[in-house]
Amino acid sequence: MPLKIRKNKSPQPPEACPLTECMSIIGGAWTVNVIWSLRAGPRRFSELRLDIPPVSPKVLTTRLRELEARGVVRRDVKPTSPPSVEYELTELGAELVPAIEAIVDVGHKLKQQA
Amino acid sequence: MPLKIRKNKSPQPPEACPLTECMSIIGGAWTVNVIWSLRAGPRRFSELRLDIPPVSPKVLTTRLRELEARGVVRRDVKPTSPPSVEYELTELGAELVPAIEAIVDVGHKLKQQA
DNA sequence: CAGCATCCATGACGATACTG
DNA sequence: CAGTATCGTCATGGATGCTG
Repeated sequence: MPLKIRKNKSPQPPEACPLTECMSIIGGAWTVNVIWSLRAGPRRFSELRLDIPPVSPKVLTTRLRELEARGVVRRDVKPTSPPSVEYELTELGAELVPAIEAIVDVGHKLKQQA
Repeated sequence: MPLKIRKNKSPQPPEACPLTECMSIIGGAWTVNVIWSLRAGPRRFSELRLDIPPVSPKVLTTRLRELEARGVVRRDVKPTSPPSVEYELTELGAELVPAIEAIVDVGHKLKQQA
């Protein structure tokens, strides 16, 4: 099951809510899974698919494009045949990893005491 | 505009994906905004509505109930008239704040260099 | 004040098939 | 291999109105 942060469609302009806007970085389905898979180093498109079996190529592409546009991941096309594309976290993207880890950590604690 | 982490509706059982499951703590629309509003101390239902104008009472209730069930927030009913209910972060819930801050921080940096 | 009950609309996601 | 193209669906949230 994917995990996505849905954007609030309030009548107010989005700029009015920097918190929401920043959090939307990780808001797409499978986004955190992608970041998670990339935390140990570069991965290719098909490797990511293996890491996250339920994600469809369409959605994976969408997420990768978003993250690339945001500056979270870097896309590296090797001009080989067959084509090969590597994705890796940027420096800033890597900073998201500990934050996600922290949330997951709290999640585990919550489960244990629940 | 709300911000929600959408659950992956994969065919696999959710337990198969602890990452996704943990992240879903902050997955509801306006969830992070609620945690954010509570970070400085207890707030009442109507105060939260003022902090997050676009949220409807229905959704706010839903989020608070979820967070309460998860152990992230504590609900405190004062037996007064008119009724008054305070919400506050639990100790574990408070641990989410720095993690969210970290993500927001990265978000800002990404915007600046973009 | 602090909710709950309804109804409805939206759009993100899932599945499938095809291509340079 | 690494995507793109289509299409359908359903979960999730918005709006409104009512109540203890």
